[in-house]
Amino acid sequence: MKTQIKTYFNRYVEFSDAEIDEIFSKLTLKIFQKKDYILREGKICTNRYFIISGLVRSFYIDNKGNEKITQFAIQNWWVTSMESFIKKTPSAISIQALEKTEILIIDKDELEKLFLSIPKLERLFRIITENMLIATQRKNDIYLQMKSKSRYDDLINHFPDFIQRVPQYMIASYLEITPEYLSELRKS
Amino acid sequence: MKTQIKTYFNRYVEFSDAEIDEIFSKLTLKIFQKKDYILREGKICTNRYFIISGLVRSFYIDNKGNEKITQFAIQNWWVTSMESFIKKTPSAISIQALEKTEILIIDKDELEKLFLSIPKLERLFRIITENMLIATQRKNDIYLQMKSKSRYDDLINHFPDFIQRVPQYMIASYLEITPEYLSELRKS
DNA sequence: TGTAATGATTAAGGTATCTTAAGAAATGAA
DNA sequence: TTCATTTCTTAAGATACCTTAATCATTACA
Repeated sequence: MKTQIKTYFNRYVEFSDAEIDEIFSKLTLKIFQKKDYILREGKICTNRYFIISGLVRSFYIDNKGNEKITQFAIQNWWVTSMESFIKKTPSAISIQALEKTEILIIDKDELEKLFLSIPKLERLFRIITENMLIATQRKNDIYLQMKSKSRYDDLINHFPDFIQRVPQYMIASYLEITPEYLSELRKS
Repeated sequence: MKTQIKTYFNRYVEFSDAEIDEIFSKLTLKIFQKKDYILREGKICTNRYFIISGLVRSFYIDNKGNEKITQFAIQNWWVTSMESFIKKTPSAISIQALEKTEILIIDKDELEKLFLSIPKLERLFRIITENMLIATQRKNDIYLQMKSKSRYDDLINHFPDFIQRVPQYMIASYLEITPEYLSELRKS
């Protein structure tokens, strides 16, 4: 698991073993079972979560009471409620495990201390955030541009295993369509 | 103008005058007239642009040949083609001045050198990127959740002056609807 | 000042997607 | 294995938004 972190970190910035050790000592491993909540709406999110294995979703409840999934995340992805984490406001989203999921947790204060002692870590997080921004922008563009059918095709091309691991109605929620309509689309 | 930069930078991280001077010496001021392109689609974007005054838009051409506006930006906002800047790939978007616009330009290589000599600057950019991510996520959520009418109302509440400074059809493009339909909405 | 170019509105008909409701299929618990 | 719960499908009617095309209003420029 330390290897997994190290490999992942060194993909972007080179860290020494000592630095990895220091960072690793601040991380807490926690195992969530299927349906467990990693973060609940309304709570202030003071952590970043790094997924070692498993699958989680982020979602919020819209004004009609429907769950809207904004993100799925698997191994080697970071999740958090960014707005809550940065602004210390109650989170609009919940994060929930869809399978048994191993997660490394880093606390905001610890992270900021580490940024001061290991500036390269701040660089890593700058880069990670840039990549998240690019991904978010791309999702935006794709979703605004494409019709639902193309979005679905796009999803099964890029993440074929999601279709296996996630119920249809969650896929529909992520694609921003109703399960009924997705069912319709799948026929054609 | 240096004051403007300093005030803006110090909003997030405290810099000494000497640091501001060093950063400022790497910035290039350029004035763009209305309709001038700051960045053209297809070019690799090697800069970040900080708007001192004026108004710009980012947009791309969709597969039907229509311009899709992804962002408006005014004073104290950063713009770039993030994907192109990070990955050194041809930019999918163009950036164009909608009014006479003063812009401070920073080159990618210079910026990375500055990150090494002034780690606090890297912190500033981490924070800026986090804020951009939050804004982008919020735009996503709002746009996926709200009907067009609410999006329009939301826009005129948050940025009433845009309506004055930007033609209707660009507002429509930003809201992801046709100008005809926006016209319809405005009646009610 | 007049004319061309640009931007905004209106209206008719079409399509994508939603809502509701019911039934079918799959999954999980006892 | 059976029953209850969860998930998926089908279909009819409703609505948001688009397309096209014509007209009207405004701005820019010769």
